[in-house]
Amino acid sequence: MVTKIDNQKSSIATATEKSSKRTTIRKKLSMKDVAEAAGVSQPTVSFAYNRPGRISESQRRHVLETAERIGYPGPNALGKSLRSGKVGAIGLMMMDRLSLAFDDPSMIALLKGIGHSGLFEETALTLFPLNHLLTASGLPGGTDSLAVRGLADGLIITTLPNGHPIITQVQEREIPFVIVDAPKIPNSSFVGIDDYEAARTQMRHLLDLGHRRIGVLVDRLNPDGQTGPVSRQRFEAATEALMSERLRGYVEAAADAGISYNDLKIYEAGGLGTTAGQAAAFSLLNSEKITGIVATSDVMALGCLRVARDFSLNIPQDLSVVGFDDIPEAVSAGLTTIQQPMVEKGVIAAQFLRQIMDGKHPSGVKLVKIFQTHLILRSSTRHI
Amino acid sequence: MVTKIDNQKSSIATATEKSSKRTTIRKKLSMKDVAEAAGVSQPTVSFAYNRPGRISESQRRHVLETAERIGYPGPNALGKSLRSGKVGAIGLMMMDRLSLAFDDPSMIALLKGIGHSGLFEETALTLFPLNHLLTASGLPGGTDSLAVRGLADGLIITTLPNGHPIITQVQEREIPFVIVDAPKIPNSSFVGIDDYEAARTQMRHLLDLGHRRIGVLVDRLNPDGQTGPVSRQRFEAATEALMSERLRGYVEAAADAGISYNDLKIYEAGGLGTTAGQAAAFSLLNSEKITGIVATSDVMALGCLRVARDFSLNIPQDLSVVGFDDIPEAVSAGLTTIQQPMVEKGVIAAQFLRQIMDGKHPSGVKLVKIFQTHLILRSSTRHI
DNA sequence: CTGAAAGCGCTTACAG
DNA sequence: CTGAAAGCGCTTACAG
Repeated sequence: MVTKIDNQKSSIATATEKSSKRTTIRKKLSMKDVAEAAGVSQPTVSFAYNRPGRISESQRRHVLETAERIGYPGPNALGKSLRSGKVGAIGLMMMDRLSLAFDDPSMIALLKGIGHSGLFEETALTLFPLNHLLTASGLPGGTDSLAVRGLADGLIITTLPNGHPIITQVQEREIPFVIVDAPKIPNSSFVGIDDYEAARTQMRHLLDLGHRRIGVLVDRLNPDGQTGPVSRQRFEAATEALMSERLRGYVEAAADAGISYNDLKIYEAGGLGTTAGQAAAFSLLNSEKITGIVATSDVMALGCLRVARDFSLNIPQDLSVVGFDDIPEAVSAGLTTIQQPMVEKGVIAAQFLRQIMDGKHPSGVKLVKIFQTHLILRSSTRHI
Repeated sequence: MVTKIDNQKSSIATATEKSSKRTTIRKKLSMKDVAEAAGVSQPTVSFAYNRPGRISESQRRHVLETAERIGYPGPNALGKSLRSGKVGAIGLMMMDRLSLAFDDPSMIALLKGIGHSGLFEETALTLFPLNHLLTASGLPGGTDSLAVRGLADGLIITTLPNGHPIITQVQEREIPFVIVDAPKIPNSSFVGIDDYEAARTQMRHLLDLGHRRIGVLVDRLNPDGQTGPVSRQRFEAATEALMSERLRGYVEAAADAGISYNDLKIYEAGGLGTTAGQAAAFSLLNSEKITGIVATSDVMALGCLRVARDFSLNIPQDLSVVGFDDIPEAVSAGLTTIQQPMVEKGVIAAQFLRQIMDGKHPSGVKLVKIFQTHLILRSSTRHI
């Protein structure tokens, strides 16, 4: 039987009778089966795998050969974990759905860093996306995560909103963890930057260039999907620590230059993607007369450059734009931006986690690393 | 106590006495503890979570409230899995170490696709890197993977070398799986392209433009780390199915034009990274008089463009280069290349896996999707 | 060095 | 609708 399932070269084919029969009969092998086949006790099989010194070398070889012969793939990780408390996997916990995680250059860079650390080469890495539904209490939900249910020996947690209940659960479970960027929790190991200061620098750059009518593009202040102009109330109630810190930097730097909150035109994109960024940039440019824009991410800033072209605005003659992150695309786009070491954050987070998991520090000691950031001048900003 | 751990703003700080004491005393909570606190049996607690209809609504609420009150985070995934056989996670199994996976644009695109499918939003996604050590038998090792030990309910397997023993183990364990790109295994669900035909097209393009002295840059034919010119013997013994298929396409297309194997200058980079690619391009350009290069990936091709600049070669006047993949950077680099739908591969792989895991197909039925590829003409190739 | 028992935290039959 | 028992596959004490 061959059934077309679409109009390209695609088909459903039936396997041979033989192979499907074979798989139906076989049962899942356990240490008990190996023990039986080798004529030893089940714990002896366990020792053959995990305690080479505990049994004689000949016995050990006999057991392992028997295991190979009958097709036993080695100790089941679940049984092992349940008893020993260790899984052999670490987790990365993030707010967004899986579908967005890999569109976010920061997330990719973080993953790269964890990989480059070389500390978890033998370890599986599990991605735990949290849903961002709001609970009745107004706080984000998503407490129902496998991450706190024994599926990871340690966690790297990144950009969760303030007050997310999962953090408490992780702490209660005593799962070793390191937070990257947000939220900032007292007495937790943490890797990040000074978002407030970096944002001040970003805003000050435009102010120093003489800009006074400035727009602000912010990714997201709260995972409720809201978009549009940001009221002072919404700003103050923001749960996304990272973005709210940056926004605070903009607002205070502007205030120092005599520009009030309402004079800043602050627009929230409601998401991290290019699409959301472009929509917000469109609203901003469409409704406000501005000469400069600061964005809380390069993705937003690059979306803004694209929209500016649609408005026939020349960059930087008609509009100056400053980004945040310095992702690879920022270079070719000539974007002036704040550089932060995203890959290195991953490396250090992995190192911290490794140290904590290895019990190198008393439980009360927390590791903290704050990276420096730099303003990178390119061609998207100029004197007004 | 505050100890500097480096010369930036980094420190180790001690948590409050109170919090460290609290955590030392508390024990890990299980259903037994909830049952005790709620005055019900342990299975009743289980039913409260998993079988809402099995107990009365008031009982259920009482149990869940008690659980929340004492800080129980919900059923432990390990105990649950051990009994039920389901984990709640799918796995992505790949050959390379974690450190390389996120440097590979194809891998990122595949992950994006899995995410974009929207089918595993509630599921954890575990990355299982396999080590690429060779065993005594000359076959790649890395059989000691958690992937076959119960840590994933289903697997997406990508670009493993032919004959990798883990595939047999996955089949023996009857873990649902879909293979992306390689290896091609009889009767397995598969998502890929026709690598042989795509490579023929790539080579034919240079031939049609009049090139006769052609170099070939191949990522890796065998995970043994070897680099340099590729003998016919090594070509024929290649275990990396993807690359060997492409190479076969080059060799046969060249033969059709009267160019022998030895007239082609074939260089193996030994890895997937930019560094390996640049080194191979350097050797190739340094030792051979050629007018055109085909590469088995855009990463190789882009590395080649960079090296060509160091040799003061103008592209395409002095050298034509054709890539493979059409990664985002290929666009800005003006690279002529073979386009393949990498994100879509991930989407379809996820769909296939979901269907297989849901038992929508009898076990003998395999799903297959072969995507079409296209030659994209840009500015890196021209008539000789 | 080896074996038999206990138990990790659950769910699934099996009785009531 | 509810409870008590069995067992998923292991490792870790505890005896010999």
